Formats: sequence, structure tokens, C-alpha cells
Amino acid sequence: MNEENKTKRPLDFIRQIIADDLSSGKHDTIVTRFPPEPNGFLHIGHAKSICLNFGVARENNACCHLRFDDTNPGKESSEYVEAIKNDVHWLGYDWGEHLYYASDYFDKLHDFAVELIKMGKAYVCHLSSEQMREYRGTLTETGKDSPYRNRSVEENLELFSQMKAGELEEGSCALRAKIDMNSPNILLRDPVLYRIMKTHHHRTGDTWCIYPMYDFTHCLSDMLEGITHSLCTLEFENNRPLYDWVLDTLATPCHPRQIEFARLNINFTVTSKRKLLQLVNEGHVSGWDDPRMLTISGLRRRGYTPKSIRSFCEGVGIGKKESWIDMGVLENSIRDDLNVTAPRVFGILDPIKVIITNYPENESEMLEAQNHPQNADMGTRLVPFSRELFIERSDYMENAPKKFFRFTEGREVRLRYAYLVTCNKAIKNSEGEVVELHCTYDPESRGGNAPDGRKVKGTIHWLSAAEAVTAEIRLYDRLFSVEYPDADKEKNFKDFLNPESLQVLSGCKVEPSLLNANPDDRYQFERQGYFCLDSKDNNSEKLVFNRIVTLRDSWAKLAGKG
RNA sequence: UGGGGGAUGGUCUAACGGCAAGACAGCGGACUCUGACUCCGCUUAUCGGGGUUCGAAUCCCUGUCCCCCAGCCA
Repeated sequence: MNEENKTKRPLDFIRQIIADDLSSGKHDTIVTRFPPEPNGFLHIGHAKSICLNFGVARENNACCHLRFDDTNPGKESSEYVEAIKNDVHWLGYDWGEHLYYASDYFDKLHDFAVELIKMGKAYVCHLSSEQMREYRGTLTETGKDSPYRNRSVEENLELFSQMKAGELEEGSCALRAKIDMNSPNILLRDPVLYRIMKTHHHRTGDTWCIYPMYDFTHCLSDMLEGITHSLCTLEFENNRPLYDWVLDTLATPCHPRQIEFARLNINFTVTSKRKLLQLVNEGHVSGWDDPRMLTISGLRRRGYTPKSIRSFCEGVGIGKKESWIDMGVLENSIRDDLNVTAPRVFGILDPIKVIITNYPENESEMLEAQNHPQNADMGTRLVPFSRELFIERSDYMENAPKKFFRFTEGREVRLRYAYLVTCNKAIKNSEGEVVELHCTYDPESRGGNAPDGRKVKGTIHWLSAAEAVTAEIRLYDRLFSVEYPDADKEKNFKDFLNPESLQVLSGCKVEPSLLNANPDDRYQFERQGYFCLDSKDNNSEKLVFNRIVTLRDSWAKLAGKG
């Protein structure tokens, strides 16, 4: 499913609700928002939410706000803010003028809290967090009222202002909503609204020493911005009654509707900021943008295109059932994109020398190759051919089965766009390792076609040894070796890291034209996969390529069956 | 054991009381100067049990299983 023909797809349940709200006249226009906490980098799961919120807005000619939910200063930083903005833009979305921060609303939020106190709907509680837990009850037992629950409005006002003034110690007390300690929904058992945190905030500095909690902040921020549909993940379903309670109790002029959808899960990886942070901090990966990480920045560095991520998110759909998407579906989305856009070149991961014994020494010629076999508009290029070549080591096999359409002694193979070549002899070193292939070519087959029309099944890529350029190529595999790394209650997810997730190949050979590659270029190395320059480690001294994804390989599948 | 959600092929998604459809995966085949791409074919599903109905994935009852909630995190 690509972005162009999405009109065929039925509306998901959220888009349906929005369409209904528009047609019923409940709303003239809609407003959505993407509300990340700046405490880490965005990952593929966030991409789903971004595509939903910004996508729905775009489809309805409406706005989607970017709002940083920065109410817990100890964990947040402006470094994350910048990374997140960059990632959202890169994905292809624009919030225009609508960049907000929950911290923009601290004054208003404070005033709302005061209002709640005046209504007798909030109180300052001096229970310690341990005591509060005890008073809260359990899943099966109701809670009991805090002894501070019935303080007078005046006393609460005074205490809250002392909290705000920094006159009270962290943890000594908190502002709580007065709802219902007997509610079967634990979130409604007098939830904390404000806590004391004498922590520097990346935007408000030391202005505040009390910070509002998520449940108090989020609904009011949505309301202040005139959000119509507040889309979030399933685990917030229990929070919805609280979201509604705050807005209802304060009788706000508008009341956004919170709708929950299932978060994205992908197998063989983890999508949790907390866990990704651990991988980064403990050095299991090189950083948030390690190409093995399914962070937006990791995917970008790996070579994924924004379009492929968007079409992936579109393909997984929006529902309420928790689901696990196969990693292969993500890989497919980038293959689909690059298959039509990436120019083809030759690159050899594990080179082995080939001598064309009947080709004149000290001579070479230029042969024409297509940049894209299905798209002539992408033009052609000239590649040098000579007596000494490199081919892929895996394109030779000593005792090859009949179905192996590549080199083995006595077998003829086509060098793509060049000549038909027969392998005569494999030269081995003292360890018995093949170091060189001696072959002869058919001079009549220039370009790759036999004048007598004989069929040659195998076609392989090659490079002229003298002109080939040396490069480092990094091959990536899934970061975890099990399908559900955090499913095991006994073991830590890090126990399942795949030790072979990164393979660095040096001495690889690529076409000289790749010396002019740009950081944003993506290529198909024919018969190998899609590759791009590594945005961090590539430099004028050393060519460094990342393998974005392999090509499908039905031979590997066949061979694997043995 | 309280409350809130969820259950359709191996995996996702659709069908809105009227032929269970599509994608990915898998299998088989065609094509091929990439064992790629493309194309064709095939296998595989309504959680169980009742009920309403001419007709139920859909409505009702009931059971089972899975997820979320007991942070001064979001």
C-alpha cells in the first residue's frame, strides 16, 4: 500500500470518528497534536503516532501541533527537543507556527490548580509517597481517605503557595485532586496533581519548584490549544476518566476527545525509550543513531527514506488490538521504495581476483551499463573492463551443484554488461584457500550476448581490479536474536542481544563512480542490496557504506534447504 | 479476586445483519543480462458454548484467554 493509492483503503476507526465529527457539524475543522516528552529520541513507534496525527491533520486540511510534554525536568533536555524537531521534519511533517511546550502553560496550569483548590476539589496532602501508596489501596481493596483530605480551602491555598514559593521540602507534600478513594479506577483515587521538585528546567530555569503531573497537564494543554482529537496509546485508557474529570470539573470552554489506539510493536527489537536509553548508556550500541536502532535517527543513518517509513506506518494500520509487526514488513517498505529510486552499481563485499587469461595485458575498455534496468530515464554509465577483475567470493564454488549458476571449474557465466566467461582453474594458496580464478572470455560476446544465441543462466557482477575503489562496508542484522526480547520474565532483554548484528567488512571493492557519492544518495549494489554512505564515519580518507537492507535472496533460501 | 480494553489464516488489516477480502510471510510456477524486480497459481482464519434471525465475524447471553492500571513517570 503506498501513499498514492490510499484512497482505496477504508478509514480506520479514528479517521472514521473524525469524519463523523466533521459531517455531523460537531467540529468545523479539527486540530491534533503530537506530544513527545523530550527525554529521549523518537523511535519507529513514535513514527506511527506522528504519521497518524500529522497525517489526519493533512488529510483534513487542518493543523497538527508539536507540543513538548516537559513536566519532569530531571529527565528532559533541550538536546532531545532539537533531535525530536529534526526527526519530525525529516519524516516530512511540519507544525508551522504550532510549536508548543507544556512549560508554556505553567502559569495557567498553576491558576487552574488554585481554582480547583477554591472549588474544594484539590488539597495539599502531607502523606509520604509510601503512606500514599498504603492509603491508595490495591486492585481489589478500596483506598482510604488521607487525613489531610478535609483541610480548609484557606489552608490549602496557603500550603500550595508555600509549595510554590519553595518553602517546603521535596517529597514533604503534594497537591492532590479530591475525587474518590473508593473508585475501582485507581487513577481516580485522589491522584497527585503537583509535586515539589527543586530541579532546573531546560526552559523555565529555576522559576518553578513545583511541577504539574501528566494527567493534570495533558488535558489542559490540549484544551488550551483547542485540540479536538487527542490521540494516544492504549495504556492511557485508564487515564481518560481523569482527563475528562479535570476538564469537566473546571468547566473549560472546550473538551477534546481522547481516543486510544494500539502502539506499534515490532519483533526482534525493543521500542521503549527506557530500554533504548539503556542500550545507549551501556554502550551496547554506538548511540541513539546507531543504524541498528529503530530510532528515527538510526533509521535515517541506516539509509531508510522518510517515504518508506510513512508507507510502513500506513500499512500497519490503526486499531485497538495490540499487535506485533514482522520486522520483514519494515524491510520490505524500504525495498519497495529503493527498488524504483535507487541507481544500480556494482559493489563487491568479499572480493576474489579473476584473471582473464586470453584478454590482452595492459589493455582496458569501457562498457556501458544501465543505471536502472526498468527505467531508461536513469541513463547509463561506463564501467572499465580489463584482464584483472574482482568478483564476489561467493560466486565461485568448488563442488557446485547443478543449480549453482555461477563459477565452478568448467562453467560459463555472464559478467553483467561485459562478456561470457568460462572458469578454467581455481588457484589455491598453501592453506587450500582459493585466491584466484583463471578464466577465458568469449571476445564475440561483448556486452553480454552470445553471437550464437546460446543461453547462459548465470549473471554476476564484477569490477576491474585496477580501477576498483576500496571501501568499508557495514552489514547490519537485527539487534536481537529472539522474536520477543522482553517477553522473558526471568531474563533481561539485553541477554538476547544478537552478537552478530554488526559486521564490518574492510577491503570491499566498489565502482570508482562511487567516489562522488553524496550522503543522501542510496544505491543498489546489484545482487547484494541497498547501500548508502555512513553519514558519520565516511570521510575523504575512507569510504564507508552502510547496508540498508539486502535484496530478497531466493538462492540463499534454496541453498539453505540443502 | 476490582476496574478498563482486546480476541478474524503464521503476521497485520478489512468486511458496519447479506458470497469472510487485501497485504506480508510460506509453497509452486512463469519471466529474467540482478537467483532482484514483475507476473500467475495455491495452502491457511471469524476464541469456545448457547441464543435472536430467512441469514451472524457483526446483535444478545455465557465461558475462556491476552493486555493495561496500585510512580510525587509520561
